[in-house]
Amino acid sequence: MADSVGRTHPRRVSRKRKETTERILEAALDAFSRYGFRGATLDQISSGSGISKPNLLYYFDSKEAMHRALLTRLLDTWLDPLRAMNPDGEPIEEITNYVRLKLNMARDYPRESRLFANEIINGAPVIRAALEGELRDLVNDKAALMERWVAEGKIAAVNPRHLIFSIWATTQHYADFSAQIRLVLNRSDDAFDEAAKHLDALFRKMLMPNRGN
Amino acid sequence: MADSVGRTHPRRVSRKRKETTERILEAALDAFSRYGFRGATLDQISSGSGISKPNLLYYFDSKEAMHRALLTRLLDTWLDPLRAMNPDGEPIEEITNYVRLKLNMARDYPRESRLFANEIINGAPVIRAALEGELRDLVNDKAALMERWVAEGKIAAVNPRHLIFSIWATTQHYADFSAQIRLVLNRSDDAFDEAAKHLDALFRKMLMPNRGN
DNA sequence: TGAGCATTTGACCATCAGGTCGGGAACACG
DNA sequence: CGTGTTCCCGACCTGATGGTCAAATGCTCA
Repeated sequence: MADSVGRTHPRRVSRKRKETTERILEAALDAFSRYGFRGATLDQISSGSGISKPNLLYYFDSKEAMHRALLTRLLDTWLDPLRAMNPDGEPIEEITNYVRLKLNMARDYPRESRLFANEIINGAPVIRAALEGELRDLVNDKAALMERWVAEGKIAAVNPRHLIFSIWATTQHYADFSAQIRLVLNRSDDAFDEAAKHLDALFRKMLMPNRGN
Repeated sequence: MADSVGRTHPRRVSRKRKETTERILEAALDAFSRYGFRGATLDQISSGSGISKPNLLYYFDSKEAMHRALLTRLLDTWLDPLRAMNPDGEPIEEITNYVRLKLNMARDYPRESRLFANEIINGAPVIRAALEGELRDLVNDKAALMERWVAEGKIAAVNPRHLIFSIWATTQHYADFSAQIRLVLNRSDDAFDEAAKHLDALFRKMLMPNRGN
């Protein structure tokens, strides 16, 4: 608001401040994704980041503020792969490519995935508005695109929204339910490679226009 | 342990005791599935069940004991649909039928689904042993069955374990992420009907043996 | 250098929440 | 009835936890 006088310092947020903020969010992500919002404690975040508890509250107004910061920042990058679906690309490749990107995110950012899952399971109290706005608009947009592809006979008749749900579900499952997957497979190594092959086949078959007729 | 003297009362667990226990577990399920283990409080469960807090602890040794009771009881019914997959049935129908049953469970028992999801996301601290035992055995059994079906040319070549993961993921998604789904679809009504159609097609196509060649 | 702002923390505080206690009501059963 | 057992609860205890505060320690820049 009143950063009108901005002479030398409000310009840049002092590299140090930024670094400390990141350190805090990193530890907070660790805690929240492991134990949920309520289960995580400031003490965990404090010792996880090496920053004293009062100092945590110097950078963020409250535990909730940290949580909110993480979630709002996350949603954006979370939707990037879907945004990247290209209307002018080859339909089946665009969609299976999206599956691959989402699976990679589950592999590379499991904590983020779990943070998100926790939020949704609990009814999305924090990011509800963003879901109703950004997310819905994006999904509507891509659903319309897929409907066009269906009409043009480029892909088989599918319900685009439920197809998107299925893609979210199957890919995020490998992050959110990794504990179960590890226990069932009795190893953690090549699960993602196998998953990639499996999911590619699953959605490719779904989309293949039925030649005969 | 020392119920050796069992003359008249330890025989049956006094209907009333059973009823009260159920009332408690019902309220506990509500609380745990909504807020997670840590997020739920005994006071919530108390007011939700109309049973005073000390009385709760008369029936269960601790909050954790309630949670454990819910989860262990749940796992069993949770696996029933998979157990019901019939080795002598028509393969594709058996599998798509399993999908349908799982989706129905997500629709009819969303709280249970979320309770389970919470447990797994948090690393399955309570039911880890059961997952390594019962669950793994059952999955191995059904995976072997599907491999047979593949070898016999009854279904297309699939990775059975990942197929099962996909079925779990897609069906439970409708319970665990219902908040998101409602927000995206902007209605809650016929989501399950559409989902049923969509998932039936998805897995049916995946399983259809490729005729040509 | 030193005035003034940013950063950091030890010591506290208040509330929440799981769990205990001791006694009383309800009920079985002779 | 009377007595023992089961059931129920108000009051209380205690540790955990989110958050405050005042005072110290840097840092920047004229």
